[in-house]
Amino acid sequence: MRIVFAGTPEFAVPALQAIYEAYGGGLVAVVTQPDKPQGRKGVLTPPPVKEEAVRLGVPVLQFARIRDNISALAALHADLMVTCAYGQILTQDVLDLFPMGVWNIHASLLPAYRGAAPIARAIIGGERETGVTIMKTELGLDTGDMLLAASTPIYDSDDCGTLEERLSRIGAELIVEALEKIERGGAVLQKQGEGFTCKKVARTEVDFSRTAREVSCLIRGLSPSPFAFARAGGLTLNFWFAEEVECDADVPAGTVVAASAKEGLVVKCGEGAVSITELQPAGGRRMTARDFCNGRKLERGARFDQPVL
RNA sequence: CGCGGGGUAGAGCAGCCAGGUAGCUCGUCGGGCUCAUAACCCGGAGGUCGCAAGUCCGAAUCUUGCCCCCGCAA
Repeated sequence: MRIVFAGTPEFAVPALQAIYEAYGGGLVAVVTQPDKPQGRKGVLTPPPVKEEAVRLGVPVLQFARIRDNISALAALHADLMVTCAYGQILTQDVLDLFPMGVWNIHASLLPAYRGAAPIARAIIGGERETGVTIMKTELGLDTGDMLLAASTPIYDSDDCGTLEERLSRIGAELIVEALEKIERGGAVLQKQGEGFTCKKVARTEVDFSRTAREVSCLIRGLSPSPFAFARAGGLTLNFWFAEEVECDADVPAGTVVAASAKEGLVVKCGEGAVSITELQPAGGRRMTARDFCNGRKLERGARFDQPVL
């Protein structure tokens, strides 16, 4: 079986490795997004999947638009393609190139959280469980028939980074299992029910008038990027992690009810409060609440600005 | 030339504008209090102030060059 793997970010790397391990030379090419300028310096940086493919010695193809490169793909004479956070919409022309189909690894329990940023969205949505689904790719966005799925709990100790890492490993195991079924010909597909599509996430200012859980989920869902942030005392803070805590203080939401090395940084919410355990001031490095409070940039009683909605 | 913040004990910061004894919170070490403690009290150690040159009687502080870190935006 000749396989093409299409993926781009870190999330897709374990799947690439797993397929390589299982099929070796059967993995005939890796398609990934072009190198892009990164950071302040604008340094041209290859996507993680490219780096791994190069390391494995698998040929890499980088198309500005995959739909404009049908002949290059056809020349691979592949039987099947696996996609995993590739980052480009496939056209029917592309799908038709693979007799054994195009299969997608999606980081949610479909039909929930179709589309972009399913991991972050699941956390922000307060879900207690999510997972990975292997589905047949069709033209609709993540609407294809499902082959396999596996779930995992979302813990209060999870942020988007930890959950993504766990899901990527689950996805890697699942795709190998799926490929075995497909190869054997015993693949039984299941139609998706009524679901919903989520949008990609953006840097978001925290509205502390929401409940402590909503605030905590927002912060964790947007960490380690693009972050939930808030402003107070002329500072802009990116929040890396927060947990819900009890709070009976009768103060307005957004008020700092504790800011000390021993108590941490606690902010009153519409209901309850959150303890910001890790954060990053603009211009500074990521630090613990303890370190931040030692610098005394915020005192108890300070107030976070209300986001302009 | 995209905009901006920063580099001062192990950590996080103040001091710089108006040059003149190195400060704060925490950690750490030692002692004390206590049934006990991450609590409290007392005491100590620990810093070429990013690097280099310049101005000056004197530079963390002013001038110039360089290195490094980071936020926003792309």
